Amino acid sequence: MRKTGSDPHKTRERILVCATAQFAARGYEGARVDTIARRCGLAKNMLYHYFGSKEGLFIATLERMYETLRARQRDFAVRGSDPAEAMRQLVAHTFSALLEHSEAIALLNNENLHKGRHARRSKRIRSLYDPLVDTIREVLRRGAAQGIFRADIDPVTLYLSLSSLAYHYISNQYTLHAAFGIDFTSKARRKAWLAHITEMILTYCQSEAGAAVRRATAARR
Amino acid sequence: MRKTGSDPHKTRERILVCATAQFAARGYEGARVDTIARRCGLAKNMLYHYFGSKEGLFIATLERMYETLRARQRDFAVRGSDPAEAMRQLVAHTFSALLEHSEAIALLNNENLHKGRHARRSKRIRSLYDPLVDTIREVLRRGAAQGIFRADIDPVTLYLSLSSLAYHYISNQYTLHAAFGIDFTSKARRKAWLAHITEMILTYCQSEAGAAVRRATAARR
DNA sequence: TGCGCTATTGACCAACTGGTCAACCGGCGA
DNA sequence: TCGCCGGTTGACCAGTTGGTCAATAGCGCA
Repeated sequence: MRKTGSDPHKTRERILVCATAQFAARGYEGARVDTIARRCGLAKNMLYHYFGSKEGLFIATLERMYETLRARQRDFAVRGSDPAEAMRQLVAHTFSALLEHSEAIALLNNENLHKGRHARRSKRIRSLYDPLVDTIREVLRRGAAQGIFRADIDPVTLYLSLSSLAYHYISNQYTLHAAFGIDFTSKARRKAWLAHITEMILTYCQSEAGAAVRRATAARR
Repeated sequence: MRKTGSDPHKTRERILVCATAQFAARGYEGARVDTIARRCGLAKNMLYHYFGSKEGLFIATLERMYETLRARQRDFAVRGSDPAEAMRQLVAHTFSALLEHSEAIALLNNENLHKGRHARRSKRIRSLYDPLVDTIREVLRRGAAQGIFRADIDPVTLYLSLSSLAYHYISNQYTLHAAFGIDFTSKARRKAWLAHITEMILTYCQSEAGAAVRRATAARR
């Protein structure tokens, strides 16, 4: 330590926390480097000292977010061996993780606006999802073995379905509020939505393979 | 017309088109007024003449987008009286509408980043969704009457499920690409996803009311 | 004919933005 | 003891940004 009470690691950390808040609240273009510096009580130069540029800081923020989510997922272990219960836990876990880390949603949306320019560079991202998909694959396998799940479900497709249903509810809550006049932040609403998407996912997993398609084809005639 | 070849209405229209492209590509904060002006070959003052401010232009852009989507929906009429087929058409129509108007997704995400600050003011938005929900309600009613759909489905909830599944695939394609290495723009992928979400929605509509829940509860014991 | 109204423009501005420079400060190894 | 080196800072800058002013140019009404 150079100056009394100074701690490089803590300083870096503080910058990252403030930057996450700013980038999530205002987007990459909307966030101001000066504002971030002021918020964490440091001279602007510190941000450049540690991260090189605004873009460098943004990328560091993104990677930190991915790590946070990954840590959150590591906490999750499917307890018991009942596949339906495991699937239910998985949906609940995904939903509450996104709910608790809404800043991640903001950052992800921002990345998609810029066509994933920054995310493409980072190799950590892929390793974030792999264990989750493995977990899903395993749960699906057990369910199929027990004869309660259909056997032809692709784990990535199921993950996409599940995260779509959880993510969109949170991500688009403001425009949906404007459209339907519904308060999506209320506890009752959230609980109801979680119950609904859980039922949807389970119903799909437990349906006969191709049953709906066959019925649909029959109905078309 | 004042100057030869000048047409106020066309000018306004041209500004709106360029502004939509810019705001969708770079977000509200990222879009530059000068750039929009240059793109449509006008002096910057014209934007202020017609829309007052950057924010005014953005709001006009948003409302135009809502109108475009509404017009797109008006085109959609459920043909025939088979509820399953109608539902299938509804899913396909929603998916392709979002696919064809990806600029709407960008604008909506931007609005949600800003907590719906602009959308809240506009009263046109609500009227956009109402007819669609009415259509869904009617399809669900017919399906229930024919005994092929469960009778306890809330039309708004179903719409949210359906749009989540369609929207997220498009909205998050870049970060998902970074995560899974999958090309979400390929025709085959899109077709497969549409088939998948159609099956999910139909399976849900055709499932016994509460069946999955009952099975789940039983499994928990 | 001439006047007002509106579409349209070039020039301009104050505030701000990301980024840089040179210097200071103080613990630590020689 | 002393000089090095990394954390830290205030002052500063050039380019950009949203926004404004005053002026021009024609059309249509009186």
